Amino acid sequence: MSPGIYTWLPLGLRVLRNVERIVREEMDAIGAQELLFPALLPREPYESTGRWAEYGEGLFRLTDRKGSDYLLGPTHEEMFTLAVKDLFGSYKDLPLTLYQIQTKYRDEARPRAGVLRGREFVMKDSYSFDVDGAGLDAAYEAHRAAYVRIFDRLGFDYVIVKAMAGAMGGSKSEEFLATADNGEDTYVRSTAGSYAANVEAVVVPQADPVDCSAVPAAHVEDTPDTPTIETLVASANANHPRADGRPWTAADTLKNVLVMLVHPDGRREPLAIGLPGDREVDVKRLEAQVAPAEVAPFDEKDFARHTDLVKGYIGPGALGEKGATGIRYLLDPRVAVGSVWVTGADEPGRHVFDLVHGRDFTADGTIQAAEVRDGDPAPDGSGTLVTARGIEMGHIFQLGTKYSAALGLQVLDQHGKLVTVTMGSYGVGVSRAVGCVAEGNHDAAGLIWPRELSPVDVHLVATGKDAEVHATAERVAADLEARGVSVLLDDRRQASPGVKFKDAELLGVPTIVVVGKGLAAGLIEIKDRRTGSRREVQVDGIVEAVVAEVRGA
RNA sequence: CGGGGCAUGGCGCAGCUUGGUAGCGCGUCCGCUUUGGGAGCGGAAGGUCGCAGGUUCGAAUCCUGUUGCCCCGACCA
Repeated sequence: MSPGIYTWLPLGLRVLRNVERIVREEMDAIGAQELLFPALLPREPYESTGRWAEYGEGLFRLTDRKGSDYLLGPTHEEMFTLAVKDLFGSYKDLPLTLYQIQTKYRDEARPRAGVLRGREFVMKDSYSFDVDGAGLDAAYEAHRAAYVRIFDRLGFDYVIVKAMAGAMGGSKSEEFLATADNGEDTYVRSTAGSYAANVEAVVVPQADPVDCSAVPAAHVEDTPDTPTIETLVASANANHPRADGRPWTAADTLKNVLVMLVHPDGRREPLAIGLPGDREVDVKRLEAQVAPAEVAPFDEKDFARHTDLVKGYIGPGALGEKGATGIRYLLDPRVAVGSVWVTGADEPGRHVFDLVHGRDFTADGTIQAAEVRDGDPAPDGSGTLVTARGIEMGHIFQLGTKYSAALGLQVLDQHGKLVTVTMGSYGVGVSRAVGCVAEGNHDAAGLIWPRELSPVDVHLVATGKDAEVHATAERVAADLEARGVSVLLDDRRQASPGVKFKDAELLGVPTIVVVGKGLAAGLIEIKDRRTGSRREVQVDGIVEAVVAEVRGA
């Protein structure tokens, strides 16, 4: 209807309901209780937790006739927290897990890929409430197991990866990604197989200190017209060859990248990141580190404001909270104490050589902002990393006390003391799952729904115009319905058999039953959409055969 | 918000360079035939060429502005 806003037509809606049913069954199975909040919410709770501002432009905001602010809920941590605060007061009421399957609203900067990424979408969100970390761990593990069952039943390939808690706040977090080459998320896994993480969550270990006692004192050299790493390396090799005869490479240079952090309150803070010259800053990784601040480019106007910064020749000398500019300076963890670098001298056309980290300069800390590449060592030592793409289908978080503390959710413990409840937050993209399952289950002829999700159990095709054929088809359909098997009956008289067969394949119902030519010999055909295999069954045995097919698969 | 592209019967497109009475495929409607792998023949309906200005005797075509949509990047289930 409009970007990111879609209408569910009858068959698709039935699939959506099937996904909801599976999610409900598995949530109920871990003892979660379903409820339903409004999507239209007042501003105040979101103000209390700071998310009215943090969510920024991603939030649909509206104003009522009296001028009060409202929002369309993007996620409901606040509402669940307040509901529990209202209803419970004792540790005896916990542990507790609540969930809802509800329409969410986010004003996405770029909705795309149809229902995979809408501005209005259906999500299952659940929240666990516990008195201590052990309880939270148990609730988290229960959800993790339930999600494994849900995604197994939905029938697509997925991986579970470590994730950043991001704007939700909190600590431990994992994502369930449907593997897809055109996915929006990049994740990495180790070749040995024991490590998988969203690129944002990859933690590069701090490099061990190296011995620098033999390194000569730092010295500044002329390197005219070398504002980029590439030109610097070329110039250094031509005019300042290394003592050991090995050529300079980009990895020998220390690149200092400036960005502007934009905080939720609008405050702008410059930040400098030092990293090996052969790596780029990954903005996604950086933003995950600095959330809820956003990252903006450091533009010409910003340079004009900081005249101490010489574009293209920025070095550690000018940076750091104690440096000339006072700009916070964070290093990539690959930059070891004692390592030797070529870097900017803060003068046009000049660079510093033999600059040693820890001897000649220090930084204000480290940051996980450099890009992750194929072939990088896995953080846990299990081989090297390879990158792949996926679509985020589920996300589980240990929130801790971010929301309970902000909104004052406390209960009395065994000793009669108030303790702040610790929370977990768990989401499944329900409408997204429909698109994702369709994406993963089709062939050249059309869709192939997994049996549990199929809009109906059986697609019954009556071919031709023969009255006996249609009468039989209708009777079989009625008998199947009476046995609890849902049927889509194609009784179009004017369409040729070929058209009906193609349509049946396009719709993708897993079992196709054809009443037609064979009826003269007392036979009805059963086709399996996925394998294409077909068999003929006597008319009087057709109902049993189809029921067995539908139930048995 | 940055970059690119497209707006022409219901759908998909051509026409635009070089202004001259808008065309093709599919679909739709009517009739007859056809019916196990997207039928055939005959007939018919249907378009302010996204919108607003401008140039011109004349604009789908050239110019200016504007809006909408699609795709690629930074955000998220």
